[in-house]
Amino acid sequence: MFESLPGFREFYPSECSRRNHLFQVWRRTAVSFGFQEYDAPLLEPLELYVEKSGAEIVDQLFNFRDKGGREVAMRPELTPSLARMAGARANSLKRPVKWYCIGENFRYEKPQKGRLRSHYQLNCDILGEAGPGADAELIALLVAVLRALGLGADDVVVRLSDRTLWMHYLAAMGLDAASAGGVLGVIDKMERQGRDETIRKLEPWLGAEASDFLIRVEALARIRDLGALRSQLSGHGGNSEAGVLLEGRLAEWEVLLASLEALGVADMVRLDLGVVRGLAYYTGFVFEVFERGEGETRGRAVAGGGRYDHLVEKLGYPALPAVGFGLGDVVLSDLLDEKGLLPAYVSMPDVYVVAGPGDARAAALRGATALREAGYRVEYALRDTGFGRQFRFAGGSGARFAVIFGEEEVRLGAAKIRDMQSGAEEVVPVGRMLEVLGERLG
RNA sequence: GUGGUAGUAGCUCAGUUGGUUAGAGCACUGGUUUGUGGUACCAGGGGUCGCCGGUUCAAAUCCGGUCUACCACCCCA
Repeated sequence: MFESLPGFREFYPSECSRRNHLFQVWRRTAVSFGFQEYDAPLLEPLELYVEKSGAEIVDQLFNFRDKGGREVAMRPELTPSLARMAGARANSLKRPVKWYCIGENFRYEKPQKGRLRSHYQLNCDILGEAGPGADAELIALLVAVLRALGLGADDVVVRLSDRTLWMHYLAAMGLDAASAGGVLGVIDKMERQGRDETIRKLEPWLGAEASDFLIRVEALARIRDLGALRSQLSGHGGNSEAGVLLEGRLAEWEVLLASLEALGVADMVRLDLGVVRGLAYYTGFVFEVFERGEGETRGRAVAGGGRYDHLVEKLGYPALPAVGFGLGDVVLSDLLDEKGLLPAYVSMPDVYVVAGPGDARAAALRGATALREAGYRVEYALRDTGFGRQFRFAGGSGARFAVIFGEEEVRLGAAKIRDMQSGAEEVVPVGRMLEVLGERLG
């Protein structure tokens, strides 16, 4: 006996149909925003991830050495591949580049709820536009996807933060860029660990001021509107360079929030500087989608994304500003399932063909073929068997109509169409079969 | 990676203080006179009781290990 590998899923038809439901909604929504589909390799050089994605991800790579001695990794995320692809043609792509991909990603970590070794992600990215209009468009798309799946403002929230603002703020407090990066890493984990622990981790950069600093950070993380943020920050920096930068950044926020409002997604988005995101390549606005529970967020992030304006350049290509998000199927499916939003799709035929014996069966198969060529989903019993049985199959198949080619009908050059719901039957010449079915189904 | 709980048919589970060929419901297959289904009735297939080892005359049952799943940490999209 064999089992599938830990953390890898098998998709029987019922699960596959649920997965495809997600994919269909993802694809349809992305296309409605004018995004174009692309795809990238599942296996990449290990190098692509080692230095570019941040050390965090590397420990959990599904990697090995191939037969040619190359160090390779199953892709843990799509962004580095995308950055390479877009970078390679950076000078010839019409901007903005709006691309999406639905693909499988892998990580080697202990499987648990919401976190498997293989999962599917919708990745959407806008490249070549540095202004907040791109961020707004991308967040609007993310919200549209969530809404299309039935999730509303009561169910989930997009927590919107800003690494640039944080960096300016930390600079205004006198931290250099390297220290600020380290401090951001601590802030990112602030929610998931105790205050004492957080203070201890801040001490290497802030020493005795760590505790006071944390109080200020916590105050910032609680802010939910731009006005409050502005007044909170106004005391910092003054006319210093950092203060001016902070002011400029707040202007960007104004544009972004106004755009989100006009795009009709503001009710799903909230300002929340408690989000920082772990990956090292993020630069500006960042966001994560969380399930809403009793006023607060809970569980694992459903989706996340943000700006990565320097990644393409770091990979050795022309500079190309970019913003993107990833939405995984595992946490999302769990959430939809909990809320009863996963339709139990079962693929049903439109027509079940019932065949009489002998010549009638041949006529029935010809009929089935004609129906299929007309675009109907058609099934019939694969072996010659009694009518009672065939009707049982027809009923079990969920078909809307049975089309009967019995000896009597075939002798008349006809077929009998039975509405499986009402039981109404009608004998029609074979030549009119498609026409009549079209009327009944239309 | 660390700890806790669990593992009997495709699914949900029974299985008496260890005692013959391990059960039920659902699902599946076939049938209830070969021209009418979704209900009903009858029958059937399917399990080396997660795996390996130990204790015992005897293990689904007790013990150890291992694998897997779930939960909590660690870590993190």
